[in-house]
Amino acid sequence: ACGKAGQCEKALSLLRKMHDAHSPRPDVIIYGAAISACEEAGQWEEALLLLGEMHSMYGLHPNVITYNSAISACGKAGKWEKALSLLEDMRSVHGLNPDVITFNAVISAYGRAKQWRRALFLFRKMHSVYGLIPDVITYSTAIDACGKAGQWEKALSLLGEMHSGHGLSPNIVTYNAAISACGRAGQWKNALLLLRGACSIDGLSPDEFTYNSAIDACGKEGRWEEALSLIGEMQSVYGLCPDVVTFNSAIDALGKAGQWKRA
RNA sequence: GGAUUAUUGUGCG
Repeated sequence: ACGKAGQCEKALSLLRKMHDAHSPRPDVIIYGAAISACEEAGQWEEALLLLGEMHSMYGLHPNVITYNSAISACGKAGKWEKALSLLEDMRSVHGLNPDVITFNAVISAYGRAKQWRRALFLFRKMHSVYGLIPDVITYSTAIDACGKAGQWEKALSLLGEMHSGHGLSPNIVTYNAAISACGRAGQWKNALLLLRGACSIDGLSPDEFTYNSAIDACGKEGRWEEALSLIGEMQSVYGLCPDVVTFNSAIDALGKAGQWKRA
């Protein structure tokens, strides 16, 4: 609870109180929760300390979930090398089998660090070497990793792969990542095609992220008329509320087009 | 029964 509320310090001080002799002994789940709390606060070093401490102080063995949390903590802090070495440790040191969530977390770590080649390599390897089937989160994460690195064509081909595969359909987050990938690369027309495709091909309802990403895609290219029209549409067709992000992108569009009065 | 993974803007750090 402390972690989700951004109160990493409170979580850690509760854990320290459990070191008292008359307190109940912390278990593997308590440590998992504490490591997650570090993750939200960017405290990857603390997360790694806890991973060691649970064994040295209490003889607790980290499990796959504990490792996944620690990997995610490192990934969110931009430490992809640490994330990768945890993936190796969990196998070689603890004999644990990484699961789909483990790989998703490492791919996400690569994405944040703009390591798209590594992200795609691991994406393939999790299937070919570990026999794990990528899920919709794996695809969304990999698409986002490509998008963050400017690789919009790679992102779109992953989305296409989902459609040609079997039993795995993109959800709105997958599309949002793809739209954002196009937007970052100046591909505003493709971003709009994806927005339409999400509805017409996959029957998905766009959310605020979808529209904000599409509006920003237009904004980056100065397409202010399209941007303003999308703001109207998100309200009238889907009942979505433009927020501060929406307006920032629209103002950006107007500014780039020299429309300072409208801005 | 309780802990883990994905998506949007600007600026600053």
